[in-house]
Amino acid sequence: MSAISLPLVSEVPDSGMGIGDVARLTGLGADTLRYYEREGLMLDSTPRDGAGRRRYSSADLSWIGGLLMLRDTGMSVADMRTLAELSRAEGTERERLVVLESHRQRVVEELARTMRHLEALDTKISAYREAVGPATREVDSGRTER
Amino acid sequence: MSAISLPLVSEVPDSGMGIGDVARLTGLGADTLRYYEREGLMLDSTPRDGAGRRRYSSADLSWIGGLLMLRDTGMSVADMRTLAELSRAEGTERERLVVLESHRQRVVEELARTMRHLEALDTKISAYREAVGPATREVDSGRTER
DNA sequence: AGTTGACATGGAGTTCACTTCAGGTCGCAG
DNA sequence: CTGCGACCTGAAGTGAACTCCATGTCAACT
Repeated sequence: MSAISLPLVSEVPDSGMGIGDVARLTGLGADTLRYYEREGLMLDSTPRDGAGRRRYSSADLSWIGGLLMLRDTGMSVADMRTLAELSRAEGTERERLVVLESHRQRVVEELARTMRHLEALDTKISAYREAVGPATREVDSGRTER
Repeated sequence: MSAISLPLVSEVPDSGMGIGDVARLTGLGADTLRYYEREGLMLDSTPRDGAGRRRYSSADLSWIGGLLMLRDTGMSVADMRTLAELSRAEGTERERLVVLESHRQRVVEELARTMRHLEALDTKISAYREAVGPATREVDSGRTER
């Protein structure tokens, strides 16, 4: 649900943006953003303004974009934390690469499996169409939207 | 994890098979099978032998195969229950078809989204390979501290 | 000055899909 | 007959990832 292409961090003011704006932009919910920070998923504790409120920079935004990409490909919070920890330490590029590559491997496998299952699903659907279709000869655009 | 092609229900004896065997065959765990039954995911309460133990028929096996296909494409237990309920009632073929088709729709979208994210992941990996690769010419034996 | 709305914190609560547990029943090998 | 292992039930527990709540602080309007 929710396509997260992160509209290219359109102009984050130098003062940064508030958590509400980031929530709206990422679709993440302010609670979730705070939760992610608590869980050590951010590169560093988000800087605060005078009143103690978080101010996200465009760098934060693109990091979050990366998190979303990882999450939506099924990476666990624990693994994202690992990656964040590595990214906080210098000279860990190789390790990060290992994490990303093994994640990629899992994603590809998952993708393949889902596609196989989709075929099975299609077969089942065809069977139903066969059984029911004779009267259903109208719907077929692939859009079962309302 | 776990490819579930259900080795074509190879010869289920007329007496049916025990829950342990089904577990081994489906990779599902006896507890999960009982849980699914409790949740109303089976077509009917699995018949029991004299001692009250479940005996799965080959029909049960293939139904379970269907459940696995649905589950692995991300269908919730609640939706699988809905489908089971419909399948228990006669003349609901059209409704079942609707459920399956809208599920298919979601699967296809999810698939597309994951593929987009995979590309982003690949881009990120390439960047890391670029940054790290030049030195990656040999197997990194020791720990790269600092 | 007062009200409003966004944001803060620590902690509790929720949802989902299982998984484990405690205690009991059978069928069969020895 | 005695174990042993497989199975049974109802209920409680688990882990992941949020999500909500009570209470409190500020900044900015009107």
